[in-house]
Amino acid sequence: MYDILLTYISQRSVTPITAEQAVLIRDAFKPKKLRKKQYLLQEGDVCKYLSFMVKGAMRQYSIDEKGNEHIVRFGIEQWWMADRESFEMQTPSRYNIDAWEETELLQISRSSYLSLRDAVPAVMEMTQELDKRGSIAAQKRIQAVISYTAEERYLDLLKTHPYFLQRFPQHMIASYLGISAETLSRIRKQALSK
Amino acid sequence: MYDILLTYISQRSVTPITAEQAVLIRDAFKPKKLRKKQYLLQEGDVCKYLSFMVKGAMRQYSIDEKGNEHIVRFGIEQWWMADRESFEMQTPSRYNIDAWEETELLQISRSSYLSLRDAVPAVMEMTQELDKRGSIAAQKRIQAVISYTAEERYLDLLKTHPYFLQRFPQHMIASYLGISAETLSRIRKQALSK
DNA sequence: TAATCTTCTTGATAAATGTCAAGCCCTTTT
DNA sequence: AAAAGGGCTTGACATTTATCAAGAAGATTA
Repeated sequence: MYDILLTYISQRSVTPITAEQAVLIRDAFKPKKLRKKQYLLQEGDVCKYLSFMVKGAMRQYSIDEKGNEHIVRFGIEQWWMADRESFEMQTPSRYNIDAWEETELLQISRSSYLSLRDAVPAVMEMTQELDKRGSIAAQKRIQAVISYTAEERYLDLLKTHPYFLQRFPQHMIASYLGISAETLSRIRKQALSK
Repeated sequence: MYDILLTYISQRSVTPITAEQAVLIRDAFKPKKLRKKQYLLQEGDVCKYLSFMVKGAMRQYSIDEKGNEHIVRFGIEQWWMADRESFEMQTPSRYNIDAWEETELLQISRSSYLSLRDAVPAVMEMTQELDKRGSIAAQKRIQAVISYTAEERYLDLLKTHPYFLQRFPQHMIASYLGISAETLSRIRKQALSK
């Protein structure tokens, strides 16, 4: 299962990974399995690990005063899961992260991560690439939310991340889009007749 | 005016800047002034420069089919302006960036930026720090848009970036919040009476 | 100074979306 | 097999927000 991670890193960096570095990487990451509905992180906890998803499906969400869940992010195979802010600053998280499907992870602690980044240039490069992509993607999503109607946002998600729609229930997709489950149901019905 | 930039970089990095490196930085950035309403970037253009704001106020926005502006980001002194995606990938931008106040910038081209980053560790560190903060901030804003009402988002902006409200007209603030100018006007009226 | 433009506000109305409640279907649990 | 729960849909209704139109106050331009 480490092969997936190694491949992932080398595909996202310029500097090749040496055999010695590969060992360092293997040693730094520990495997972890999560059952359905099991938490990776709960609100109030400090996010101690950065987790690479080998298999499964997860979601990151907050809960408001009324008890409603608001999904901020989905994750599936080959995505990283963590509350970035909590992980970087070591502050309590305002989010929950849990497994929607049986999930297999490779986890690294913050301190190991910092040393690994210094020891392996490819890891550093990958990280930067991820941050860059992350902020670009977030920017796009912000633009979508302030500019588009619920229907347009749904159609866009259908185009850009169709696998989300197949793996997560509709009420979660609705939450991710920032609309109610009923509204999404009606939008889908309407979109069919077009 | 370069002092502001040098101070900015050293405050956001660990490695100190040597005298030689300071010269490299000065040489890499060229000053540029923009009048009110002047474009830094227009939709369809490739974003050629990364611009550090020494003075002034700018906005980044898209325009939809109906001709409505949607403000994605504001910038004032000591902020960086650029369409990250267009700058990184050298693809045509979907955004406009223009000056709302008289603005003074320090600009660096992509190629100079890449070499400077390699030559000056502090610049590299600053960049990473910015990306990290950028994606954390964007994440928060996404959460706000999907979880909060228009009024809550306004009050949050009032708390976190009060200077925006003083320097940009309300209809732009409304656009940034993803609501109409009329709605913002009504929200403000209501908030006063509380 | 007069004319024009921009910003902000307000009212009336329309459209979008949320909320609540009920029911159906399917899966899981007992 | 029965019971329970989750997911999805639908209807009725409430709330939020957008849209259109008009006007006042101030700034900018001719």
